[in-house]
Amino acid sequence: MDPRALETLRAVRTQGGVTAAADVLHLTPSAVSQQVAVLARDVGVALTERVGRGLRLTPAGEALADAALDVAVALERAQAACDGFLAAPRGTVRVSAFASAAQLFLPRLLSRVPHGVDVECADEDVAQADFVGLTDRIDIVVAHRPDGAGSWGDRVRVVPLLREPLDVAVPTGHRLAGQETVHPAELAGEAWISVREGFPISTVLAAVAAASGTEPRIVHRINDFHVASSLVAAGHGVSLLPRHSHGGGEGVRLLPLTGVRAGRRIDALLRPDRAERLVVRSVLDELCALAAEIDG
Amino acid sequence: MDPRALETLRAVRTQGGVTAAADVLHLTPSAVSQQVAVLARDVGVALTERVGRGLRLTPAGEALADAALDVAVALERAQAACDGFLAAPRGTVRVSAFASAAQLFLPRLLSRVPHGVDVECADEDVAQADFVGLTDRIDIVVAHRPDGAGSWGDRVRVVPLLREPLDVAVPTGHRLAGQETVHPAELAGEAWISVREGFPISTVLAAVAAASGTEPRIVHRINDFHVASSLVAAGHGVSLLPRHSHGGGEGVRLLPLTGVRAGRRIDALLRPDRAERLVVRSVLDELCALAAEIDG
DNA sequence: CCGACGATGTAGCGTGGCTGCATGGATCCC
DNA sequence: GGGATCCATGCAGCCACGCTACATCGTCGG
Repeated sequence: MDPRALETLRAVRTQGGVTAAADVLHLTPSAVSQQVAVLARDVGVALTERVGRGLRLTPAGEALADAALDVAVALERAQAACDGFLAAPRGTVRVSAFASAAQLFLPRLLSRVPHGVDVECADEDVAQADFVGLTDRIDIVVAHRPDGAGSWGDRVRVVPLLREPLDVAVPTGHRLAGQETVHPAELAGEAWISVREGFPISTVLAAVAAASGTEPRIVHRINDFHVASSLVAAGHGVSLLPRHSHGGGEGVRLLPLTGVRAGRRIDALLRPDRAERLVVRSVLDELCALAAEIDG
Repeated sequence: MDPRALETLRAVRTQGGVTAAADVLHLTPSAVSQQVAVLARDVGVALTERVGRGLRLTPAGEALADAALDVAVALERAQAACDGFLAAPRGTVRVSAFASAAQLFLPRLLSRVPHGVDVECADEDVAQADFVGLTDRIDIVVAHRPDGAGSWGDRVRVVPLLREPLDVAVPTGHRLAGQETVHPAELAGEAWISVREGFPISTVLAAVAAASGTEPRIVHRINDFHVASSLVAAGHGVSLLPRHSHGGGEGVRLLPLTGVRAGRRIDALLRPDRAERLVVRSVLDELCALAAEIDG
């Protein structure tokens, strides 16, 4: 019952395959396959079953993968118990954030981390369903989800950072630009600039449009808010942009929505075992404090 | 952070030394020493310190050993999670009991265990302080302690099996043999047959004697209740014997004590990680049921 | 002061796990 | 429908890690 093999099994589950698991574990697919084979032989139950050209975990495999998480947590706790006797937390922490949050958080986070702690940043913008998978490669994943969307599941630790309202961005010359707020009904017929399918904000737009009673007319799908903002400024449509992290832009006016609650939640996602590491905790604490500052 | 090394560290603590730990782990002292050395190098803190010609754990070592227990528990839970998908629990369980409990429990326990489960019995009669250490070698340790004695510590799981009154054993020709019960005051001046220093019942005798107001006159120290019973029968003294497991004897009469609560508790001691094993649980359940039968 | 005990280094061997490559299915797409 | 592709899995070979055996050093008892 090798913890490394258990970790490998978990990776196979979360990454959805041997090859993908091998990727995050920095191993060859062969090694991964052998590890789960040995594991299955040890416990005497099949842990995986072929499905198509891939595989999935059997119920026993699922149960073992769940238990593997507790093993990993216990091991990290053991490590932390010793690190507590050292002077200060040291080590490197990998942090990722989707583009706009990266701009909002990462520069200020980097200037806050104490000496001896290395923070490796990355901007990872993935579809909603893929944020959790990132936690295998990255210690702290800053992710976002629309208000009221389902949670991230019970296999990751979720630390809420911020709730950010989504405003309607219109060009300064727009017929609505003079208003202080805007109601969904006033937006019927507008040309919308949304994000790619599956990305967090797209469902919010659908909800806003539903409140206006009409199907939204989406003319562009742009993930980068800077680009979207520029397109809005140039009069190519209106868009939903986050109030704090829209990336700023000339020629654009943000109008808070009334009559409908539109916003996104920004959460930090961590694997429970990684969350036990003292270095990770220290960086996470800074991130939370930073979020509190921004919110306040 | 190898779980095997963590287990080794725990063994060094409970067994009180490298050599003793190597013994229960079936390793050479050199291997044990190397494992803790590597572990200490990994975490960057000294885990042990020399004291005399032996060693003891540093505070960090203690903390890590505590955490190691949780790791072991998590690993066994993982194993159990898979075993739950197998038909029935299989494997071998080592059970030990002190002599009189061995006679009381083991024969009936062996005839109760389900097929596929091997129970390896041993009669281990050790001093009170050494019962806990046995759990490193043996899955279920049946131990006893006097009423009101301190607990076994928080590093072992304790399952109470039975409370057994201790009666005064007198020869059938004794002046008190005709009575139904006996009071401590009536026992002043008697010659006592006790057990070796440090063994569970000796403190109870001290308590009984204290109730009679006199120092007990101990003329023999016999651990085996059969031998003690024979000596009583032959008129060489009186003794405190457990009501159910005294081993039977001709020419001896057991008188319940009044005015003082004299008894011993019989507990099953398990390492928390071993307690997670399904086979162990099944045997333990049988043992509890057996104890309930005897008690009732 | 010598003998015994207990922990710790060192050399050498064996085993276990990983890489690289080849194989066997299953799916996609033209 | 058939070739190309992707994915998991066997197999040989190599490397490294951990154990044993033996030697050494320090400490306690007689």
